[in-house]
Amino acid sequence: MSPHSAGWREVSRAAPVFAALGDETRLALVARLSSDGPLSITRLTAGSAVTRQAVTKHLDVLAMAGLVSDVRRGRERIWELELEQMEAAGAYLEHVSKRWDEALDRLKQFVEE
Amino acid sequence: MSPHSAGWREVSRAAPVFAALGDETRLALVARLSSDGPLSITRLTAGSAVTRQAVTKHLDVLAMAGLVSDVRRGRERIWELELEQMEAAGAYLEHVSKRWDEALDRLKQFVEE
DNA sequence: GCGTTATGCAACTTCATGGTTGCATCTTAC
DNA sequence: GTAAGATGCAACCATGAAGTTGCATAACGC
Repeated sequence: MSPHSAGWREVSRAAPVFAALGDETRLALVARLSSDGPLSITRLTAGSAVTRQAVTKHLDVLAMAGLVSDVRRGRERIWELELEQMEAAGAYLEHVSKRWDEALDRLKQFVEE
Repeated sequence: MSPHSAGWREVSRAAPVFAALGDETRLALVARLSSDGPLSITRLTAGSAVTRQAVTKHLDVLAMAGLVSDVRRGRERIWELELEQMEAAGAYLEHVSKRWDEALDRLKQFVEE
């Protein structure tokens, strides 16, 4: 696809979301939140293999992609999932799959003619 | 999540797929294939911003993640999408979303009691 | 056979990412 | 008000990923 054709914007929006999910530590954080609900940085760190600082960085990356958001509660910072972007990513995958099927249909049609 | 709790294997399977999709160039290749059908490396390179070698590397990454596969046809190598992994990724996203909703329900229940 | 086209291989550069440690700051609980 | 707990900030290191260039090889077309 050329950088100027239709669909480019979709790609450049979806990529950062997938990139954010494409790290085991981050995906584990997402999994942890999804099963246990909103959690503080310290609680997320306990149960992760890495440092609190590393967890903080990963949460920042997820936040940049719009996958999580945080709320201050006293001295702690509570993180929770933000499903919008995840649903958008899922929709994108479905879209790609559907177009692929159509492309194969066109190809089959072409071969048969 | 601890590295030994349930769900860890899912995470370590899903992460590489998302990682493969988390690059604009690669996602553009996927988009191109999905709209135009199976294509050779040269054809994929025309319409991409980068070198043929770069495209080849990206296709290799996508192949490692099980997202594409190739077939030789004479002197060219034809690449096509492999939807299985993409559908698995979509299913994973749905799973996470569902568990998050349930976690919020439990939380609400807990607060009300 | 020979030029052209399509791809493969390898070395190399650059830069972002994941991770760490050390110290500062801010809340909260007594 | 003071100690302990939760987080913020910054410097630093190591590795891998993305991209390039240059050359080698293999398959067509005529």
